[in-house]
Amino acid sequence: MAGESERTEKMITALRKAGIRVTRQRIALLGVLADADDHPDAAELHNRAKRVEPTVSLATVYRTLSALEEEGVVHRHSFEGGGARFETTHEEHHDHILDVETGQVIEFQSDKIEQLQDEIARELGYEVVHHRLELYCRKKR
Amino acid sequence: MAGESERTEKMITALRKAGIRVTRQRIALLGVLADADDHPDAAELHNRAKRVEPTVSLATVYRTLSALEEEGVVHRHSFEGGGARFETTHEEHHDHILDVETGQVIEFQSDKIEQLQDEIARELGYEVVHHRLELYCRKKR
DNA sequence: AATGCATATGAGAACTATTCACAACTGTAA
DNA sequence: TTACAGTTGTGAATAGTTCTCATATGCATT
Repeated sequence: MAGESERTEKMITALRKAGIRVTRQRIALLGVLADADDHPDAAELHNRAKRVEPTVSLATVYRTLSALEEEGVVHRHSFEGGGARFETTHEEHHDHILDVETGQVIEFQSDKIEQLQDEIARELGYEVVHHRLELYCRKKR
Repeated sequence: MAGESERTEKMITALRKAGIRVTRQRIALLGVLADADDHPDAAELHNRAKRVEPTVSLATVYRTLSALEEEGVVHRHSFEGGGARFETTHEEHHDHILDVETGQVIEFQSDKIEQLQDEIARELGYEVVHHRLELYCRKKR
């Protein structure tokens, strides 16, 4: 229990509260997740975690990510092309712009769009459980 | 060349113009696509097409769908859970509501949301190439 | 510190959706 | 009718993810 970041501590607490055991492998993955400010996929998280704790297997990465997702600590995104990518849940909800040339991911947030979505659903007799909004973009020159 | 629907004829013309051969298997698939008003996946399209032309293979279904997609005749969607689902391109662009309980797909269209998307992208120095907007909803009671 | 046991682990098999390779077949233009 | 490039079905290959199972380990209880 040495120098875990505050963010990591928070995740550990979340796990313990959910009755999920805090193992070496999970601590490694949590640290890596807390440090990531991109949106890495499972293989990339596995690589990063192995540097901290060489015994983590890819299966454990997937298992832990699924558990964290269920606890609401992590979000899973399935952007076009390639596999799922992950990010730690942070305060405000947001959607994503994907640079189709570089693959870069940019976050944005629009209350107006969210409102319009709710309105549209309501008019059709539905309520929005969750949504997915991705803008595949090219840099303007 | 007997009773193909108008819609199917249109697709056949599109194929011929693109130099893509019009085979028995493709005619079967085109007919099935023209008739579908749901959003079937490749396996389902394969099943339906086999009733018309038993020799169609799943590989040909995928190959033809990709060709049609390239010609802009068909759209491919990757909704949450399960594989890609397809629909024939019709006049106006639209997005989708997915009933999380029944799996039903409902189409909707909002100029306002489209506009806001463009605005957001523009402010960040991007232009939208294409987007994906899906509302996962539950029926209100 | 030692114990007990439910949970987690790594390795590799299994699964799902999709694409590929290849030899045989077939539209289509001449 | 011919000729050949495009298309076919089959089965193997791929990619991403989940599962199985025997072993290992966190942690609540002593």
